[in-house]
Amino acid sequence: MKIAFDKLDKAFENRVRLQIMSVLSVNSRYDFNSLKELLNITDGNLASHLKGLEKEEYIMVHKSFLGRKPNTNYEATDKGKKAFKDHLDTLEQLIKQQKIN
Amino acid sequence: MKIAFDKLDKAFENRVRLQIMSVLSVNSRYDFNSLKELLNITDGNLASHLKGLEKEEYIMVHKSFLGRKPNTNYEATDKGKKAFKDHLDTLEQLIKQQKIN
DNA sequence: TTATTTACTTTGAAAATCAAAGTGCTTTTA
DNA sequence: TAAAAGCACTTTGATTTTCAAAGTAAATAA
Repeated sequence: MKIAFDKLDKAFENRVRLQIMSVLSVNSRYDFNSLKELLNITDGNLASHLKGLEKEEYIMVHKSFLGRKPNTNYEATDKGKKAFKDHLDTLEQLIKQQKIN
Repeated sequence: MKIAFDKLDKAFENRVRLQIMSVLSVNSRYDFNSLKELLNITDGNLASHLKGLEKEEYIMVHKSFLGRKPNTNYEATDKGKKAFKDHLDTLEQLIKQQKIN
């Protein structure tokens, strides 16, 4: 059996983006600062990875106020959830294949 | 439950190196040209990824002759097999975690 | 009014990735 | 026997990716 490596999504190759998608598929929403603390990266770096996922339409942004403070939340889109699932399914096949041998 | 993303091995982040390790954990040995055809990449590109894995001591090289032609074979080391397994185990945990939610 | 917070954008450097060309050696073909 | 081709690279250089740091704007808190 051959594994379709070409089904692996380049957008999820990077560790940070993999983490973001994991968080956003377990939590329906997650805000910028919590994400930044969780991943322990600079805000600029986080912002650019978020932007990358947004460009692919894998996540979307919700801007609101918590009391008087601005609060930006991120949410995985259906497209993003599907793409992430497909990616993990491919990885799962790969893992299974390895276990047989 | 928290997933240890930091256990993901950077050496296996790249698609080509992931494929190489997959092939070398199913096949005890695989030669340069077959690998090149399988992955459908240029020889220079393959060589540099192989070198990267060799530098980590994840694979080793066997040079021999098939008849009169030189033939270079690659084999995963124990260290490489372990590292690859650990990497896949971490990915598996991530996948499981996603399925619960 | 000065400092701080939030959520960025911009900049630039470093690292990663890749194709293409070059290399040295051998073997096959004309 | 000269030329072409195969093998397994190395080198080069361009492009892309990744990241930290600095800059920004708008608002709030001290």
